[in-house]
Amino acid sequence: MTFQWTLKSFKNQRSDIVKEKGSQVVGCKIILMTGLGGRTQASSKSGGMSRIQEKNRNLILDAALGEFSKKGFSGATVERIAAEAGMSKSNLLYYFTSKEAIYNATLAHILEVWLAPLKTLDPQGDPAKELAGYIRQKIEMSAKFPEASRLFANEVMQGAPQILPILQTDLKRLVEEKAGVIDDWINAGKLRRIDPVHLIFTIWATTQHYADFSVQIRALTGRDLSDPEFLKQTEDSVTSLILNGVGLNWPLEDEEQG
Amino acid sequence: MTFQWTLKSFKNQRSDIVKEKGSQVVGCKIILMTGLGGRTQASSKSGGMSRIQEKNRNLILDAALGEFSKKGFSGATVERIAAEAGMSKSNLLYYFTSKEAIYNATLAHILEVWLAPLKTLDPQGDPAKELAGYIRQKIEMSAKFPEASRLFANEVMQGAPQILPILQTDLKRLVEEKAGVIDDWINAGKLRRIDPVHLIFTIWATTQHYADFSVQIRALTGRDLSDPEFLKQTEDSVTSLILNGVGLNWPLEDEEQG
DNA sequence: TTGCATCTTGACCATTTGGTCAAATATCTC
DNA sequence: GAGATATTTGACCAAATGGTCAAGATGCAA
Repeated sequence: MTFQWTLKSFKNQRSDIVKEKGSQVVGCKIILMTGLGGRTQASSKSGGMSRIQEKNRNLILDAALGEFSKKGFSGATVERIAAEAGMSKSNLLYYFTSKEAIYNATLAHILEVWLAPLKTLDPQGDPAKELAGYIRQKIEMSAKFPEASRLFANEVMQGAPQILPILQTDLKRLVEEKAGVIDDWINAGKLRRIDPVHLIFTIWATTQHYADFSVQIRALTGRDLSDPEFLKQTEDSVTSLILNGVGLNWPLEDEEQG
Repeated sequence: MTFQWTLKSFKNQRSDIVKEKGSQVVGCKIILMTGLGGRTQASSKSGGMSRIQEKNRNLILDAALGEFSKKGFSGATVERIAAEAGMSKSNLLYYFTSKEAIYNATLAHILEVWLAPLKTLDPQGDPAKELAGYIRQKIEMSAKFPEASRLFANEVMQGAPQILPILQTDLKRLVEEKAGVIDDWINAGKLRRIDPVHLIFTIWATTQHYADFSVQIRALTGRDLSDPEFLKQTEDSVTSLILNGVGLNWPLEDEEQG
């Protein structure tokens, strides 16, 4: 249940991540296939890619994530990405046909992992535990992958030029499904009546805020999620606020149910 | 208590806005003066500016807000801003010495209004009413000035290159002051013990989310804050979630206290 | 109307930057 | 090790873009 992936090992690990609690794997795969053109074949297993190709593509994607998340699409330059990846611009363009192609590949690279936590929300589970777990996962994501969060935020704020179709289809389906789960909990009297979609938005907003606005948070508090203590504090505050907000007790009284 | 300003009349009205509940006017002015270079003299009253200068500067600032919020600083072009403002690029550069100068002026133009709501949080008031009012104001802002929200978000996400000093000084002071107010409420037993700074962050995050991610929200729900019904729904959901989250009753039982 | 200051613009420039290409250079296969 | 294939790079190009400038147009005060 701990998050140990590093960005370097993103690619190798993410299939495992998705398989955990294997329920929505299909939807997840679909997401990757839809729209974004990068890595037509050999999308997950690096099959058909030479050792050197595999290595360089990963170097590029890592560098690109840093650059795009820091500067946005327009502000990023392929030259800098190439430098960061330790190769010439020409060479980078040997692996990706254009700046936009790098960008799309980077987005695709992330999207899957980024949306994974919501999929783990279990209709059978205890609402308080499930929601608390989801919130914790999302904050953990913001802590470990703030660049991914900012890249995603940037893309959406610019009007989601690349991923709009995915939002409208796959993500929409997923949100509707999980909103249904929450609604069932509500109808079962397990939590206060509240619009589940807004609840999901609130969880997204609060958790991602700490990554996207980390500079502001550091300016105001002197700390950010990279500080373990601040991370815990944030987890507690957000979780207690939201759980109490939906009428659930928090912290959980330790497992007293027989 | 309703928000009727349009962007066109931004400049003329904001002094009034700030004066309402006049407590923090000084801090507010300071904010404008700090750092951002735009409009050295004649900052509020358009004194010393010709009729034509006043008109054109406003045209430019309006156009710039649209362009910068849509494309980010790097993605924006002075040519497009000029076109949108109905003048030639050369002419625009007669009014602002550089792209960066336009950007800073636009930020300054907004910042004051953007931070105003927090200043109205009244230590003497009823906590539930005060917090609900603050949340409502923030959502209203997101509804009326989504571009301003996105501009601000963009700036902060890029590392706040222009406004970092302001965040570290003026905004920090303001947040500390208002966190103190909330803490007093907590110590008076009026609301559940929770970190007030995280509470403020949560309110910012949730309310601004609806502006910054409006494309995603439209993709998922088919609506956004420009729809009055959705606006009301959002206000209710967010307010009830947060107020219940801090242990306050919502909706307010109508004024039963003697 | 005249003369001055303000305003406006097109032509122009320098830089940045995404992308191409042909010529090396390394790697792999036999 | 020869030859084919894959990788790497510097030189180069065209377009986009921020900014300058001199000259012309407009507004305004007397």
